[in-house]
Amino acid sequence: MDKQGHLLDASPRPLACFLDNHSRRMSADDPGGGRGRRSVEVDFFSGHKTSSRVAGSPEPPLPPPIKEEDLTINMQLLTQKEDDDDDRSASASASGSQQQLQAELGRMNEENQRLRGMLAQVTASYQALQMHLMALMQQQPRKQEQFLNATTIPAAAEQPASNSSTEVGRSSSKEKEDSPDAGGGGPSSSKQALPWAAEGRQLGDQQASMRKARVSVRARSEAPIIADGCQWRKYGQKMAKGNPCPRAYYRCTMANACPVRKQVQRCAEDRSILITTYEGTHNHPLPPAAMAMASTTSAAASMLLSGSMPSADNSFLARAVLPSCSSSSSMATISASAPFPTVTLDLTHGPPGGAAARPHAPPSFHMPLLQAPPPPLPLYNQSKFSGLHMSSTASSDATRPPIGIGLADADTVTAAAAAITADPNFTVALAAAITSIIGGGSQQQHHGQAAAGVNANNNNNNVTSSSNNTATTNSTNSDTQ
DNA sequence: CGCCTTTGACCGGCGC
DNA sequence: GCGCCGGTCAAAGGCG
Repeated sequence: MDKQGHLLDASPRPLACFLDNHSRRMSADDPGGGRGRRSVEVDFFSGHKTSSRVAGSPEPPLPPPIKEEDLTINMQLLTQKEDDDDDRSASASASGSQQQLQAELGRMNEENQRLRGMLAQVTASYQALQMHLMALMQQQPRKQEQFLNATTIPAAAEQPASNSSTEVGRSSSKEKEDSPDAGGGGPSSSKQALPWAAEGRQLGDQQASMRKARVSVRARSEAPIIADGCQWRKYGQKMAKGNPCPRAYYRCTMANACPVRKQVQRCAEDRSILITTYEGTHNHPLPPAAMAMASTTSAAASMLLSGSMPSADNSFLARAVLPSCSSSSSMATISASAPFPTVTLDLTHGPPGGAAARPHAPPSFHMPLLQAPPPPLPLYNQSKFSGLHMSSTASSDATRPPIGIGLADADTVTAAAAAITADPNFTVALAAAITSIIGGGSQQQHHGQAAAGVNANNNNNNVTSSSNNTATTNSTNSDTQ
């Protein structure tokens, strides 16, 4: 509840919040640290420096935050430019041109005010629509929940966070399936904590398939791993059939019995694409940096399994992420042929060029979300804000006046929007926010709890990975990386 | 010393 | 029953 409120609260002023947060966090360059080796990884969310920065590749210069004054100045400059043209034609009458200038200025100011009003109206309409959407989306999971409650024993739906490990299996009917959560973990119990591998196929019913729901994130990245804010420990690596790249297995180590696993593998067709598959839900509070991905995965899986994602339109989630990309290829797809129901969030439809276009840039995602021209501002790789900060700092920025984007000319707005949406933190966090709203499932209980319990000072929750990444460590695999 | 990755072995499911 | 395959375990070694 709080989370939805957070997200909605933050939504009407995304530009203001992100620009503000970004400009703030770009200066807060946490040396990071913690023990462990330096790794090359994609920093998906964190507002802190990770070890992903390649040595010798300095951080791009920080773009100045866009301020309302700047935008206003641009308008005034434009006005003056137009007035210059008028001056040439009106050079005969100096006093008349002065009056004409002032009249023009007044007219532009009026238009300014009118645009402000339009912006306010659009914002209000946006809020109303979002509220309406949320209300509609909340009704559907409720119906689904009623159905599940009628057919199964409600297990984890109303339980505290420590028991909410089943990603979308809150309707789990078998108590033994909760053993991964309630169990003490460790090697002796690890065999029981394999809900997707060992037990799943035996169940054979719908709950089993729900339990095994996966969320796969495809992202274009040269980095070997996604820094999604959680701590992961690699426990295995296998050569998967049909893919020369090895598949690495990670488990969450932020809590003893956290059942969350993830698999990381490079795409066989395009090795610049990193495929990260998440399974399970964290049974512990998450740092803000981890909440975005956790919300994304759990909400996407919830959406998939609750049937709220229209089967006829697999790009629904993509449209939910950003309406501006509704015309692009689908970014959220459902894999029906997979052994487990899988939601794939495809973040690889980036602008042409990708990493090759910016060889100086550190490893980064290339987000496809905004089909906009390349931002004139430096790309915010390793940016210092994350979408989680959006939710965590939105309340503190609630009193800030919205930035005057309505005052800016179209190019300025486009540039600012492109620069913002070029940041993977923003886009993925936005996806998380929207999918959380739409999914609305039980996960929000402990996600929200994490949001309430942890603020933005997350400094040590990166993925820790060896510099020998999953692709290079396998001696049998010589053609990765 | 503790935590991590590596990597071969092991286990269970599935298809033939 | 056998082999394949995906997933996991756990011993060994590395690193700070």
